[in-house]
Amino acid sequence: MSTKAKTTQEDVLALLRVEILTGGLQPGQQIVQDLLAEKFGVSRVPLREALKILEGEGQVTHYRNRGYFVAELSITDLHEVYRLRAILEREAVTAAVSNITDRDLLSLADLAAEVRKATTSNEVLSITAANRAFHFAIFELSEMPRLVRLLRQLWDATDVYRAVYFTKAANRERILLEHDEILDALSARSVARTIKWHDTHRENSVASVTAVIAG
Amino acid sequence: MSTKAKTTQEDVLALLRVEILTGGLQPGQQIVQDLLAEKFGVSRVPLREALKILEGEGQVTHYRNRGYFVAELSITDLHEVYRLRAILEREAVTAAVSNITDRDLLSLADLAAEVRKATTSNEVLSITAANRAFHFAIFELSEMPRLVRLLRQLWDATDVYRAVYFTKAANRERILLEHDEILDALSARSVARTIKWHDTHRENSVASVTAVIAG
DNA sequence: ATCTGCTAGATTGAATCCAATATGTACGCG
DNA sequence: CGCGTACATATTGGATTCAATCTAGCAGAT
Repeated sequence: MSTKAKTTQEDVLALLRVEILTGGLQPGQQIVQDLLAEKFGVSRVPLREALKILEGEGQVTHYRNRGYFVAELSITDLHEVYRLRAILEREAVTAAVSNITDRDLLSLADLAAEVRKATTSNEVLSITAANRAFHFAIFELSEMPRLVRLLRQLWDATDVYRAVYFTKAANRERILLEHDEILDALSARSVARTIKWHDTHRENSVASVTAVIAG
Repeated sequence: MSTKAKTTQEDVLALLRVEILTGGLQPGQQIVQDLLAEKFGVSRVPLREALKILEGEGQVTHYRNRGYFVAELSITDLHEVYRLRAILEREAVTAAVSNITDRDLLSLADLAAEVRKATTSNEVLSITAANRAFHFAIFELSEMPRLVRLLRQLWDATDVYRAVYFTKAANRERILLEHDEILDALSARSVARTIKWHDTHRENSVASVTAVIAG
C-alpha cells in the first residue's frame, strides 16, 4: 500500500487545511477544540499541536486562554503578502534559472500538463494543488530551502482567497498561457523574462483576490 | 505587579530559547522530552507545544516518532539566511525611512543608548537582546507586520551563533559606531545611506559568524 | 565473522482527566 | 434605569495515564 502510516496530528493538520480552504472554517471564526476534535474523531492534543503549526504559519491566531481563531486577511495584509512574494520570488527565480537543467525543464512541463488536466476537472482543490506544485518546483530549483519555506508561508496565507480565483473560467485559461510563457522563458534561461511573467502572473492574481476580499 | 500572568508554555518557550542560545542544548542534540520537562518542572504537554513553535521557526527539527532535535546550521544555510536578510531588510528599511518621525528618532536613540549600556555590562544575553530591540524598532517602522515576522524568524535562526559575535570586545565597539551611523542616516531620511550601513553591519556579522561555524 | 530476526527497554504520540481562566447572566445597589 | 459585581457555565490550558513506535542488544543461522 502506498499510504504511509502518518501520525494523527499530520492527518488533523491536513484536515484543518482543507477545512479552512473550503470555507468550512471561516475567517474570524473561533475554533472550538472540543467540537472539532470530536468531528475529526481524535482527542484535543494532536488538534492543538496542529493548530500550533498553523499559528506559526499565520493561518490562525491564538489568544491566551481564549483559543484559536481563523486568521483574517485585510486588504493591506494582502498587498503586503504579494509585495513580499514579489521580492522573494524574484530571488528564487533568478537562482533557479542559473541552476536549471534540461531534465528539470521536462519535469516542469509535466507539472504544467498536470495543471492543464486539473483545470478540466473543475475541482478547485486539485487545481490549486497542481498550480502550487508547478510553481514550487521552480522555486525549489533555487536550492535555497529557507527561501522556499518563506514562500510557502506566504502562499499559505492567501490560499483561502486564491481558491476563489480559480472558480472563474477565464482565470483558469489565463494561468495556462502564463505557465507556458514561464516555461518558455526558463528554457531560454532568460532571468528577465521569467521574472516578468511571474510578475504579471501575480498581478493578475492579486487583482482578483483583492476584489474577493473587498466584495 | 508588572509581571503579567503568562501561560506555562510561554515560560517554557522562553526557557528553551535561553537554553539553545547559551548552549545548554547544542545543535544536533536530541531533546528528550521527559528530562527537559522534569528539569523545567512542567509536564510534557506545554513543552511539546513550545517545541512546535520552535519547529515552525526552524530552531528545532522534528522526526516522526523520534522526537525533536536542535537544528544545525551549515555554512550554506548561514549564507542563505544572510542573503534573505539582506533582501528583506532593505525593503523594511526603505519603508521605515518613509514613515519615520522625529519622535521615532528619539526613541531609537534611547534604544541605541540601551545597547551601549548593555555592552559595558558584558552580559552577552542582554547585549543581544538590546541589539535586537534596536534593529527591530527600525523594522517595525516599516508598518509591514509580515515582513517583520519573517525577519524575526531569520534572526532567530542565527541567534545561537551571533551570540558569539558579541563576546569579542572589538565587535562590541564596532556595532556601537554602526548604530550611530544608522541613526544618522535615518535622521537624514537617506534610504541609500541607511541601507548601506545595514549592509556593512550584516557583512561584519556574517564574517564573524562564518568563522565560528567553520572553526 | 557477519548478517538477519527477535525481544526488551526507552521514548514519543495520543487519550483521558483535572485545574485555571474567561464569558455571559442575573442580581443588587446607586 | 444604568452600572457594577458575583456567580454559573463553557472553554481552554496542563498533568497524568495509556498505547504505539523506535532503538539497542543478543541469539542463531549462514
